[in-house]
Amino acid sequence: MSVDPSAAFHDHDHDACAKTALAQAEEICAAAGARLTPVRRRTLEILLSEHRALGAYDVLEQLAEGGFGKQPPVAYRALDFLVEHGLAHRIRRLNAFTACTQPRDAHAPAFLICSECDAVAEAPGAEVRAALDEAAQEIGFVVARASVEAVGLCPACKGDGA
Amino acid sequence: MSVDPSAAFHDHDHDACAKTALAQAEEICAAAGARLTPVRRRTLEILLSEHRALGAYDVLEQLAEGGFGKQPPVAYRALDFLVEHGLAHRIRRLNAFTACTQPRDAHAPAFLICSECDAVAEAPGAEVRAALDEAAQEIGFVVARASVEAVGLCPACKGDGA
DNA sequence: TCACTGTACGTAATATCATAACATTTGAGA
DNA sequence: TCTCAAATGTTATGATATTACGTACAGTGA
Repeated sequence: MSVDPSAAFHDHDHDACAKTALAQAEEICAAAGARLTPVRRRTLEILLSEHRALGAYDVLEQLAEGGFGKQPPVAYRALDFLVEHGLAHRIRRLNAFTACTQPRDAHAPAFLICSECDAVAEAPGAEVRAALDEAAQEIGFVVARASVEAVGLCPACKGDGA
Repeated sequence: MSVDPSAAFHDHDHDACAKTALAQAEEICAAAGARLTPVRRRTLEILLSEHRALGAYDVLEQLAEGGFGKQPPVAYRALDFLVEHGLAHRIRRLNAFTACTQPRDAHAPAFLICSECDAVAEAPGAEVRAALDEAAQEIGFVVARASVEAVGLCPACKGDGA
């Protein structure tokens, strides 16, 4: 299951894209013996509804509209669960979260954040990670987890992606 | 002027290391027509006093001890100034700031954060950045600014750096 | 010298993001 | 059914960051 990493930046059948991701999430949770409960599922749906990063409080608000709890921990717990299971990512630069567009692929994503339209895409980051590992190794540092986040212009916003 | 990027992770003449950085900062500001005022200078000294990232409120506290203002904007403004002029970096993963160990070199630093001792080193990130640019280019994204941050173990903490 | 101007600094108030602690509910298995 | 652990909910608070506004001060030109 390989997804076009630039989907976030151009028109696509987003309903299908979200539906696929949800179905994958079900499978992944089942395989891991984890429970994709209603709040968690709904949280993922909310994230999937846009290729943007949403703040925890944005998510919370939408959860509350759906009858779930109104307090921050409700959102943070669900988001933490999703991140833990690789179904979402935390974008530190934005203090926000985004659905993972290629769950199950063990991946080292590099996030590309468009400063114009706020879209966030997950680029394949294997090469980046390899370069990072090498740079670290040269000074004897062992990388456990890395976050690579770039701000710039997406194809559409820089004008040649239409 | 090339500095051992792993200095953060082992013993070195830290006084000299900080003094050099301050002297460079003076020059850089002079060249840019920017004013390294007392608060800004003191803020840089505070950051330079350790190879760790300090939170804005930590910095603020130390500034206040030195007779400067006690309100958050005092620290944030000075820190923003330093970041803008390449004299410090913001570590998003830690919501914190660290002095730049190689100002003036136009560099694309990759930050290595030791999860044991909290030291932060700036590894040369040119290769990493190149890999990122390439990955981005493949989907038509143009990177303006990137942050590469890794958490892991420094040589000393993983046991072979003593 | 003096008014003007822009930058920097100080403070109050508030917005935004995140977690600790504890009570209650739910669901799977003994 | 009973029990335990996981999940959910709430209150309260902590940590990080910004807006808005007033004051001081250095440099410039009349």
